[in-house]
Amino acid sequence: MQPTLRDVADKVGVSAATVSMVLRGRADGRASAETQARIRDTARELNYVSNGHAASLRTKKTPTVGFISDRIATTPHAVEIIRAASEAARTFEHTLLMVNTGELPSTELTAVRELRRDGIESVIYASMQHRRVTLPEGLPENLVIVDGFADDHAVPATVPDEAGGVVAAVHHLVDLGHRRIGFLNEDPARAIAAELRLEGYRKALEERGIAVDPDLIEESRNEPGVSDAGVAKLLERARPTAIVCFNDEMATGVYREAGRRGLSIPEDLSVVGFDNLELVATLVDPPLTTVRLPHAEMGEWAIRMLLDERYRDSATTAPGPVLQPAPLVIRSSTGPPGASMRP
Amino acid sequence: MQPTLRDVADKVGVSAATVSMVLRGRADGRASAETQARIRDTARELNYVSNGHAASLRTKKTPTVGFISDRIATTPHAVEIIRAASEAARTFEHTLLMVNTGELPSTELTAVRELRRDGIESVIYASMQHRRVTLPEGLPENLVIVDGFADDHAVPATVPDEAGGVVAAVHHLVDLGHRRIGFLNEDPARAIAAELRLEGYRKALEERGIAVDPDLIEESRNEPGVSDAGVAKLLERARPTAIVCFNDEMATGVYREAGRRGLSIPEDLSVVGFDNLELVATLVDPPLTTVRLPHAEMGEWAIRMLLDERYRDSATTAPGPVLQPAPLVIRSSTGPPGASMRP
DNA sequence: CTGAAAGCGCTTACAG
DNA sequence: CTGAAAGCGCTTACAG
Repeated sequence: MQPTLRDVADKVGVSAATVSMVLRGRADGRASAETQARIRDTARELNYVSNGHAASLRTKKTPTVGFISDRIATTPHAVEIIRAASEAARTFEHTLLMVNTGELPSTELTAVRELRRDGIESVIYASMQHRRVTLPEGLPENLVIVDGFADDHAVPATVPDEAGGVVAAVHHLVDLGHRRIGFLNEDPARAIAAELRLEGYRKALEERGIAVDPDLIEESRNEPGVSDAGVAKLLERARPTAIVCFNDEMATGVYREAGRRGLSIPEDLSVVGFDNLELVATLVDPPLTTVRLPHAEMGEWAIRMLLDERYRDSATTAPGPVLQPAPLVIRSSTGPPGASMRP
Repeated sequence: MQPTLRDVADKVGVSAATVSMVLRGRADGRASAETQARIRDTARELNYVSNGHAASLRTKKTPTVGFISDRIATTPHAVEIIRAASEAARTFEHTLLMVNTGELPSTELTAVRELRRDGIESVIYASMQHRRVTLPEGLPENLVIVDGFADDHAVPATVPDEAGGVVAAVHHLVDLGHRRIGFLNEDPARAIAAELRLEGYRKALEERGIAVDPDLIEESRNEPGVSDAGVAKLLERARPTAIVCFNDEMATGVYREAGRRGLSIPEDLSVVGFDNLELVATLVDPPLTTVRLPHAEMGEWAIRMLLDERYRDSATTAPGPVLQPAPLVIRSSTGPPGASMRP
């Protein structure tokens, strides 16, 4: 049997009230320093742990944050969100209760019921992909969206700065001397990120005074292991010296096509990915320069918004989701253009 | 304010006891079918959800399984364990409380306290890698280890059938006609799996009546993006027609080295990986034949052992961890030997 | 300053 | 068959 507050109180010879206050550090006037020490010692000695259910029942609070995700928790990409969020939660002495919905409305309902059953009042709704999110009914007030945003923008949300990531990539290439920089995109109809990243591409070129050549923008089907018409077209028609890709998988497609044509990377062609999937980016040859998605930053932001009042209050009131910087990770797939032609 | 049992009882005009029994399906003799229906309707109407803390406090049970992991939850490889475990848990109307310890003894202690605080009586201890595990003190009796085993084998545990996976791979290659099959291993001192997989390699060859040639066994440093002496040596000295690798990353190293030497896969060299990292295995060209780690199966096994008494009782009492089959996933990196020499 | 008491919302053994 | 009562282990407002 687990020892209870009473057990500690009896052993020390004080009331349960006193033990409770002392152990929770709210013993303002209560108990001499000496008694306090004895209480703490006895608790340790008996290996006492407060019963969370009793405490929560009484206070109607629970130190846990709900983490609802469509599929995120089961998606390797975004595991960092979880890691960062649970670490941040620990800072506030909170715990993460994870519920996966698999995007099924029925499981969304059970998820909400589970949270209500446990009296959870703070919830992170995490999407596995930057997208417009339709929240299930019945979620608590203290709510935050990660890697997505609500239809009506009524819920605080954070997303990666997709455009900014591409801007960094393009500037990097321009600074290396590139002028003909291709952009290999996902179908913008299929991903909000595609639209935003393309915007970043345009903006970055304009900022550097380079005209946008439509021939340099191509879409890829992004199917692994399959030769890709988009890449071929881009390479043949527009003859870029560098290509920025919508994601790392596409970048491997470019590697493959470059190999077929006898182009070496980065001597004949610089390549930049997006996502920084470690497994892919460090495994390809040469290792891939790519934009890192700020998963950890988003997870930490979410917890602070939920649990740190001062942080929440000081948070920007600008409309729309908070942008988290997506930094460029420079590896070896980018270099000065035409390097192989030099001696 | 959330409605309570009393609210439902008052509205229907019965006692809280009756409502409780009816809602939990334990209304043996209690209440006519009609009253039962009215109770259920009213509960729905009021959007009543039972207070889990009150219930747990009273019954001293909680429908949640603790999931402690050294780092697993934050490791893309093994996310499947979690997905499968939480789905299986849902079947038993249980929820998963995940705690990451980061392998720090101090956080292991807090983890155990958290579980005790919540009155959790069933725990999965998940390792991120097949290994001998030292369990923290104070874990509950109903305990199970995934992808590892206890020092003294006193706790039920499950691990992948590492040897069996390699046996399947080697048999597949022999059946294709290969006789000179190389094995590129991790340092056995660094991973239990390495030892077991090597055993599988030897066993499979013997089963097919092929002598084990020590020249065909090599160790790789397994550093991504780096040319690898082990691979080169294996290729030069032993001239295998096929290579089985300790993992998928190493397989990409073989791809790279093969490319340098002008060997095509699978025509000149068949390659088999291990782990089935989808991202890697489907992205390389040609897509990689590899052995799948039974993460989902292990996660499900864990939950059934913990929550399904009949399953537990019928479980084998053989010593050592339960082996989960690691099936071969055949893609395009394996084929008959010498295919490129044929017309 | 400290203890006794009430009460959070359930479940269950028991009395009627 | 059903309701009233007790009690799970806390926390807190209150009386002394």
